[in-house]
Amino acid sequence: MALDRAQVVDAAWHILQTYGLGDLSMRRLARELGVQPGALYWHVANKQELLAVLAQRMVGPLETSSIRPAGAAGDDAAALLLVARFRSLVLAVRDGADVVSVAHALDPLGMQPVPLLVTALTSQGRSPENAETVALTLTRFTLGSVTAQQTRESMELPTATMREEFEAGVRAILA
Amino acid sequence: MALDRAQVVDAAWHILQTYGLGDLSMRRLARELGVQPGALYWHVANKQELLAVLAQRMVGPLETSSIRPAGAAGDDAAALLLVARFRSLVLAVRDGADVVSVAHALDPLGMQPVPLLVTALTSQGRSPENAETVALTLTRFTLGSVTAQQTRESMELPTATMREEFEAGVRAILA
DNA sequence: ACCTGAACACCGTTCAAGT
DNA sequence: ACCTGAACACCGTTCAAGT
Repeated sequence: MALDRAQVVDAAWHILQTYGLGDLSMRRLARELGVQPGALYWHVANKQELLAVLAQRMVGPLETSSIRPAGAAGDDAAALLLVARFRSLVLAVRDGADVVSVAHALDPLGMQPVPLLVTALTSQGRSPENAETVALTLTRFTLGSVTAQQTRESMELPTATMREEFEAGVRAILA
Repeated sequence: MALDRAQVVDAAWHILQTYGLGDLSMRRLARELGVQPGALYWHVANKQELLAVLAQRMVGPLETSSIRPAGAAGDDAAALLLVARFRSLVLAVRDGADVVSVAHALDPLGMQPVPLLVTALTSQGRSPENAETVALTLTRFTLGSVTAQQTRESMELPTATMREEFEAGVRAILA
């Protein structure tokens, strides 16, 4: 019953969701799994690789259940829905924006929600160039917004207006 | 010739610019100043306060030299210039976006460039509500973009397209 | 008023050696 | 193949005691 990679990732996921990035250390993770810190390095290359896997897990749900809203041509409802779901998924994990921001930076056009947004926007009649611009803009704005919100949450400051500010921003970008 | 707060901040500023946030530790800072780590806590409350001061220093130049471009009414040239200068200032300091993002989260409407943008946008005929939305959207998009770029720079990955992506995003938001 | 010395409770990563 | 033990080079913060 030796440790395997899935157990390491699952335990890391649990710590991240429950206690946040500040508590997700390799030493804490090892303690939780009942092994020495060095043992983890048999299963993952380093902490950065582990965080990349967690980022993938956060945005994974976007790829399934792509309920295409039957909107009129020229209607950006699909993109609007995608970016709202992306925000929800990242917001639901403590310090999620920090983790996903690194993954996005490493692979801007490959990491979700960018490719799904590009597809949604081109099928609505936008040029590939414009779709890519808007997809990157929406993604980076969303990460900037959620970073701000989660920073405030970690300090127990109010965030009541931030959802509306996000939605108004998305409308401005898609306008 | 006792140490004072200005010397602490200046030394921190130097380390941040030269080596980045990963090297800006209280212990490293103390070593550079030739004191014990505990001595710093006479001059600053904690590391977070120090980073807030550094964020202010980064965006400080925005407030002077507000060369108002004599554009036609309805022209967003002033906002465009402001956000471009904001990006340059943050981009010029290693990990600048991480530091400024926290300061923005703590005081979204008070931290620059937001108040300057609101002024520029309202004087161009936008409503206060719309000006605030656009100012926050531009600021959070810029922080998201620079975070991505500086993450790539720290890993020595190419960033050739990122300036154009930023400018296209700004145009989409102001459109 | 300002700083040292020393401690407390931690980090990520490596690697010889064990099983 | 997988893990331990032990080390290396670090963290932020506190606080009695010194000057």
